[in-house]
Amino acid sequence: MNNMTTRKRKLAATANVCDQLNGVSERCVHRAAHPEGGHEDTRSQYFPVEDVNRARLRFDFFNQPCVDLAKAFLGKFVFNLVYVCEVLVRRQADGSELRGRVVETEAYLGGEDKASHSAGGKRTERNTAMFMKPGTIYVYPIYGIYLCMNVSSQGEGAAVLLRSLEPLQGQDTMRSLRAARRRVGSRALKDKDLCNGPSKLCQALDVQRCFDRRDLSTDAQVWLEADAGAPGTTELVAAPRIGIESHGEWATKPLRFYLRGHPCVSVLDRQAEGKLGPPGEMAEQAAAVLDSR
DNA sequence: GGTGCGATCGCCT
DNA sequence: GGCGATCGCACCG
Repeated sequence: MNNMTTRKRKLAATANVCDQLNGVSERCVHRAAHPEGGHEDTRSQYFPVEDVNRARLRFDFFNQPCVDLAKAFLGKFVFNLVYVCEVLVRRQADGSELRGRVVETEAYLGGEDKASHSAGGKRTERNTAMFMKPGTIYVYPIYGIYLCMNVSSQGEGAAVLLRSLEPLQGQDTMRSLRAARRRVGSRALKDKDLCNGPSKLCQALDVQRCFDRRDLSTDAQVWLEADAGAPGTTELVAAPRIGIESHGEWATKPLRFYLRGHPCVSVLDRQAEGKLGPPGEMAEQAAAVLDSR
């Protein structure tokens, strides 16, 4: 009886959460149905998600300082009751949608941040999107063959790199998209390996170079949603960013953030996690699921 | 599981 | 002309 009461309270609160985040939006109720009209529920196996409300995130969400936005992408509790995570959505030409929950980000502060493409306030044709309004997508090619996706934040030239997602919907399509670059006959990727890296997530969600400078808060093909009601963890690990070793003191600043214990994080930092003390219940549950696979 | 290496090309100096 | 906010694979233990 007490459980029912708690559940009802949670659902009631959920109905208001998305509006709270956006100041009202196109909230909608949905079923956790298979995107291709199929048969199985492909929602997360790590943090099972029940039917909840979703809302597209608008300018007000993106319009916050870079580090705050990098953390906000990883979700939070609202009213100390309902956990809200952020989900990247990609609508394909056939109308089907791919979804992945953000589990790892990096903050690139611009200006003083020597590891940022916009270090020193340097503005070029490539990095123009970093200087555009918060919520603007910055897609750039790296190593000649890959792409990375960022989202501009508050602050001159500041942006957040999306590093890893937990696949929630359209995993089979993601596998196909990822297979294009892999050797024929190689083993199928596990779900947790579909989006565990900045260029992997671009491949898996078919994020293209032409998405550069688009507005996440209005674009028809790619957007961000708040997904309210998902069980989650607030244990964030803050660690040095990846792949910027040559940038002196900025290489060591803890500007990478990820959900502790989440199996889809690209690179674990045991040292940073050690400083947090023993993991909490949610982080341990996730780690246990991973170990069992 | 961890490590080392080659691929490959746009961007900036 | 040099380098990079990466990835996949071979190899080793």
